[in-house]
Amino acid sequence: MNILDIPKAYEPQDVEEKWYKYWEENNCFLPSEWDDKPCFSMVIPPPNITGSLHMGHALNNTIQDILARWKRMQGINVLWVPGTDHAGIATQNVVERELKKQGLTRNDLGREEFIKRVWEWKKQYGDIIIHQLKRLGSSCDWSKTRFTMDDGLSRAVREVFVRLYEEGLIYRDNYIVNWCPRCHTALSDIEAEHKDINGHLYYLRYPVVGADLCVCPNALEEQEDEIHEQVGSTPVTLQLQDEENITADTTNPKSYIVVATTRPETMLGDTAVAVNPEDERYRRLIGKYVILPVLNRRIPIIADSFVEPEFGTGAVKVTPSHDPNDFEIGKRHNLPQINILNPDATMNENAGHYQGQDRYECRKNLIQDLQGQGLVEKIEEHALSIGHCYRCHTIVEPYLSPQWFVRMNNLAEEAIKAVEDGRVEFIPKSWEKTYFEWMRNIKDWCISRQIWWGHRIPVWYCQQCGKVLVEREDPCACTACGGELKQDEDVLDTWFSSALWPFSTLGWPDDTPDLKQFYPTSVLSTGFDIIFFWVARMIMMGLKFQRDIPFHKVYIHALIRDAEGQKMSKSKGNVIDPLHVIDDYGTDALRFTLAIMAVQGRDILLAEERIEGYKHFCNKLWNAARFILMNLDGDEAGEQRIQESEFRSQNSEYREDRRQDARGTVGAGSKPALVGADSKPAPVGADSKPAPVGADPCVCPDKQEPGFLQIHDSRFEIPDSRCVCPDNQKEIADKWIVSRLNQTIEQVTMGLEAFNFAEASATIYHFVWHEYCDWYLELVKPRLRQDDETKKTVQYLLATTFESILKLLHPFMPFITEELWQRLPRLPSESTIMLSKWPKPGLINPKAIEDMELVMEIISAIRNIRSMMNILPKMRLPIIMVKHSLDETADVLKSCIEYIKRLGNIETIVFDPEAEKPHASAVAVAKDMEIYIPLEGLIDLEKERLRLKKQLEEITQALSGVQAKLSNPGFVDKAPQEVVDKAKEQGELLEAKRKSIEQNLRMLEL
RNA sequence: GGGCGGGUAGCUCAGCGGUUAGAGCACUUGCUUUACACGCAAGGGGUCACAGGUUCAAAUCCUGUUUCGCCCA
Repeated sequence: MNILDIPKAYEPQDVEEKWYKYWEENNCFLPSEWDDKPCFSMVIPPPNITGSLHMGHALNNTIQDILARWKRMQGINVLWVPGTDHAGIATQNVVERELKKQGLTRNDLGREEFIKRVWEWKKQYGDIIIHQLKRLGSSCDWSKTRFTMDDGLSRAVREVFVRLYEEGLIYRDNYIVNWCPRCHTALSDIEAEHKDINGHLYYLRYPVVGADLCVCPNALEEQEDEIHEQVGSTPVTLQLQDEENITADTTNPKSYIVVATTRPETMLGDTAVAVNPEDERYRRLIGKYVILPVLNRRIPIIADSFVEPEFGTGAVKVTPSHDPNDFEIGKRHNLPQINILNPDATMNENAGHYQGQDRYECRKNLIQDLQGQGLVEKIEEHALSIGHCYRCHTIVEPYLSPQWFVRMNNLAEEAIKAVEDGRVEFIPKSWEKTYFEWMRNIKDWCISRQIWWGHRIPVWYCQQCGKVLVEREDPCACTACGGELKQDEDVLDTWFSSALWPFSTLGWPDDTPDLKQFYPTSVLSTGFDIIFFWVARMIMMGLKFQRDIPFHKVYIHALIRDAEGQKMSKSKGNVIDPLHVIDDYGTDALRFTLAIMAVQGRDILLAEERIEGYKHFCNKLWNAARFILMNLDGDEAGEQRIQESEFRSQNSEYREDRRQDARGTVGAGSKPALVGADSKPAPVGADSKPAPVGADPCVCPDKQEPGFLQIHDSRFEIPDSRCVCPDNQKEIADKWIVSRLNQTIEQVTMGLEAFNFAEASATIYHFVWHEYCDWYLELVKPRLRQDDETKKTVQYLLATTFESILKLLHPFMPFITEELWQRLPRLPSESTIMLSKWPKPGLINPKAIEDMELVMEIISAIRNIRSMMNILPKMRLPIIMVKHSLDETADVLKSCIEYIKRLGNIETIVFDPEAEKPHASAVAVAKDMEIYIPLEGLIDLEKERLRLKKQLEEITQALSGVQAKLSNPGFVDKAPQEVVDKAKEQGELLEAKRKSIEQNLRMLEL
């Protein structure tokens, strides 16, 4: 392929599809079958089959893919298991909605037919999100894709249920649960999201039987006054209507007791009124009765220390069937439980003449009726927090019903220990607090759901003898009497199966090789919002059934919000669709944006401009590659730097073998191909002609030879492998860029190890753009037009350094890096960058870095002067003069004279320790040097004066800071020696600079 | 009510004891420089929320205030 065919700008579309297909077809995502290799495994947080890819998925899967690709390149055996979650309530809702369009309900179809329809829906739409993950570049082992309702996982669920039941950890009980009247099912405590709403506090009067016994002490009256005062001028006290139906003597406060409630309609289910036993105001009423208005039921006044005397009136109505606290009080006092609601939250037959009314309609009517009877003392505005269904946002109703529960105490205890002793580590660590907080206050987990889509509870009831069977295999008849069986109608909470995900996906309950090799998994990456729902439960279940933690590390990623900090939601219309972003900017730009913004413990505010910015970065990289390829003279450079027979590192052997594992095709002794500068996918490990040998510009005869390898990149460490450039062929810029590359390799690797994706990506970004492109590529240009030897050294350095850059970027930007890497001349034993070797940092030459920094400082200073004096870039300055006091620094400059000439656009540079500043010249000061730039006819003296003044100001300010430090005896005595030395050195440097600028400034003012 | 996290450039964020506090975007000026205008060069812009304290040294640690957000009750 001709280099000139490379488009001028990066066009992601074709590239992405091509390489993803290539990776998949060549089984690059599969782990090796070996079990003695170090392993790295992850299970994907299974997305809902109802969902489509949103930014949260994009972030989380980018993070996981970065880890997977990086580890794979380190030669580690990586397994990333994908899959989906059946999402019981959500999926059932979706299918029911579909049915509704046809005028049908699930009851019209019947359970069996309805489930069939859900499976059909799943077949059609359930894998959409999986395909979307592929566009993101996710390198999951798709051959292991699982679904929480597939046979294997269903078997795991059944096994777990039966075992827990047999151990007495699962039980069935009548209990107050959060009931969603729209989804018609119970929800666990955490599925009820509490939201603040503005409600009312209703003060109701319950007439006391035998009013003469009623005492309403002053304390209560005083408190009432307080309430009125607090409410101020806006008490919402409704007017009494007619007084005909009043059954209590409203003129006599002693004839009734006032209870406060936020849900007045529940009074229809009241079976007591409770007061605190210590409450003097009510002490004499305990044991008496009140008449429940409307229903005229006689109910007792009881004492229970749960009642807070300070809340409301200090007397509360007790509705054991419709409030969790009242339920407990009811149990303590043996109160009857009266259910007043139907499952759809309409009033049932126990609600008297309100039967059939919706709960809120009933509330309205009831209050009106009570007001009619003078039984409403007052109504206050009251902010309260109410549970809403996390799926449909309907207000949930506490509802008494028979449900299945998992006993949590012991399971939680073990799971707490696992985090306490560090077997499971949260990153960032602060989330462990959240985890502990919940786990230490955990309540039993309600696992039954009154829906049809899900794992049906494996419990059968004998219709004849009433025996309860809990079975792994569906039974046909009662084991005791042979009677007919009926299976429990309920299904399990979806999270019940998700809790088993890390081991059920690996084949549990069978003892599979996968389980042996990959459990516990290495990392779980997820959002903080499901620490309770999922993470905690996985830890409990893993410890219980695998007797080991499910993962070593939990990486909690940030939540993505829009640029204004709002949570993205369809209803707000502020959603940024990752697929649109991919269409507009490319996958790599999106991934890089997410990675660089993925700072720990912070929300990510995503604005589209950011993504655009990183698309520009892709383009920068693309053009750097174009430049390099244009200057490599086609295939030649690649061929010359590769000697196939010598390049068989351990790593590449491993690659060979893993491919054989995966496909069993590559024959022993087949020679890997040398692939030239063409980006057409070649089959992995395919045969082709061996690489030509020789024509190496810098063949290393003996890697031990002194003078070699003083600076080198990671590739040269591979035994017997590489040609290297002898140091005498390298310039300072070469040594500098290789050193900086090595530092970058180190930092990126360390960043990834610490899950610091932002730092890792920012480091490589800065290196590529602002060092490699801005400086190195510019500095190298003249040498590419010189003699063959020089040119080949540069070509070699360009090719090797750029390859390392591509590798460092690959986990973040898989597509563009593969495309460019394939175009570069490369190692024949590596046929995809995905499976190439992650760079290792080589030696770093601090002197080269220091020298280059001085050179860059001087070039910048010259450019600054040029710019200030409005000297056009294309205008070449005839001469500059360098006055120096140290030979050392002058030597550095002399060796870099071409750099300064080129990037400063200067004809001649003269070194002279005795130089005198020419008339009408500008000056730059660096280290011990003054650099004079004669600008006869060009200089604006006023501008030069201002320029120097500003510099002087900056330096003086810095200097005074340093001097203050040094003149502080405390600092000199107590600070570490190196800090003091550094300050001294800096002080001297600044002082010299100040003097020299001052002097030049004086000359200008003369 | 309890807990957690945040307030650093116009915006979004790094930095979390030791150079003159950084980046991206935005802004200003100049530039068709044979990789790139999705670019190059130069530049402007900050009492690091506030008040105390610890320290030789605080954006960074501690205390308090204020303010924003989240979680739990």
